[in-house]
Amino acid sequence: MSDENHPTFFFSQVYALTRQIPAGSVSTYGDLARALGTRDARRVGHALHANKDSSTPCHRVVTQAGRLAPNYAFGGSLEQYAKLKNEGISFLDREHVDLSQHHFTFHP
DNA sequence: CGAATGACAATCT
DNA sequence: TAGATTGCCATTC
Repeated sequence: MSDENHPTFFFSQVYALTRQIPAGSVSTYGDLARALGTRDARRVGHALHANKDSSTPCHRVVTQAGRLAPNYAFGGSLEQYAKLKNEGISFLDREHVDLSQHHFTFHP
């Protein structure tokens, strides 16, 4: 009602949803964007990159193709790979997670 | 302050 | 099927 018009509000929602992804599952930029009522996955991506602090499990967010972020902010995609694997995520290769096993969505 | 770019994805042709 | 276009806007130059 008051802050929802503020641009950073959307930003905060991205972090909130990202934290709601259960361990052992991953989600995509597009799903988050659509969960917030928009198609602009770019904002979701920028939101996560803006979060230089490890406050958010941004490693659980990948592209629709299951590809890890090419410019992952903290430690690079190697960190993202390590964290995901630590949570039980299966990988097709070092840059692609197995969405067929772990694709979590906010839009049932 | 204006233009260009970007952790993307859906839709159209 | 693959390629090009559009949507959307925050951050950076």
